[in-house]
Amino acid sequence: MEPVQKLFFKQDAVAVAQKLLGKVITCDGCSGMIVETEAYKTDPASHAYKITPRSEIMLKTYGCWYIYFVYGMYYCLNITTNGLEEPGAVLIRALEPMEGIARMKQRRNTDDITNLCSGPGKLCSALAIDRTFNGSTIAGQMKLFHYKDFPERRITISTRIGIKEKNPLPWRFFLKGNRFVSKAKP
DNA sequence: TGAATGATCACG
DNA sequence: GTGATCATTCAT
Repeated sequence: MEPVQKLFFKQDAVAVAQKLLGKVITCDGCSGMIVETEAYKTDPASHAYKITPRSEIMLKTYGCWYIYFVYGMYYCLNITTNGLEEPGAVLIRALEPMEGIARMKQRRNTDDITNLCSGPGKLCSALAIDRTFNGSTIAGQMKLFHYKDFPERRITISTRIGIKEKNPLPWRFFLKGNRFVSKAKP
């Protein structure tokens, strides 16, 4: 598998979100194919709507892992995009597990492989991703590779999950019919 | 439907 | 300092 180049992320977050489907993340001996993403730019629901110490990485970098702690118990994994052009990031919402499944099952305390990485908090737990990776590049310990390319007809576009926005943006992308995608609320 | 659980941020 | 909020998950 070919590593994804950092320059790939110097473009619009929405475009990156769609193109990330089918790429593979490797970390700590485990790997999985990205099957669900969401884009965040400078819209009101984005951390980059107002730049703070936490979100500054979205303004200053691209091609870097952005990991934050939510709800007192979970981590979310993002990759920064575009940098100074327009701050943005793509949230990785679900993976199709590939390697290291036994370890993921252990960390997630389940035998159901569709329950290992089918949510942003779940996949961080499965791959042992925490704040120590925040700010590192995609060429560091946690890496990103080209694997498959999916045509538009294999992709579903919907609004983002778990955030409240007045005018919901169609910035969520997932593989049509894939069983490892997170369960969307109705 | 609501509890768990703590970092982050706005306010002053 | 204090209080509200939170890009979630799980059990009830």
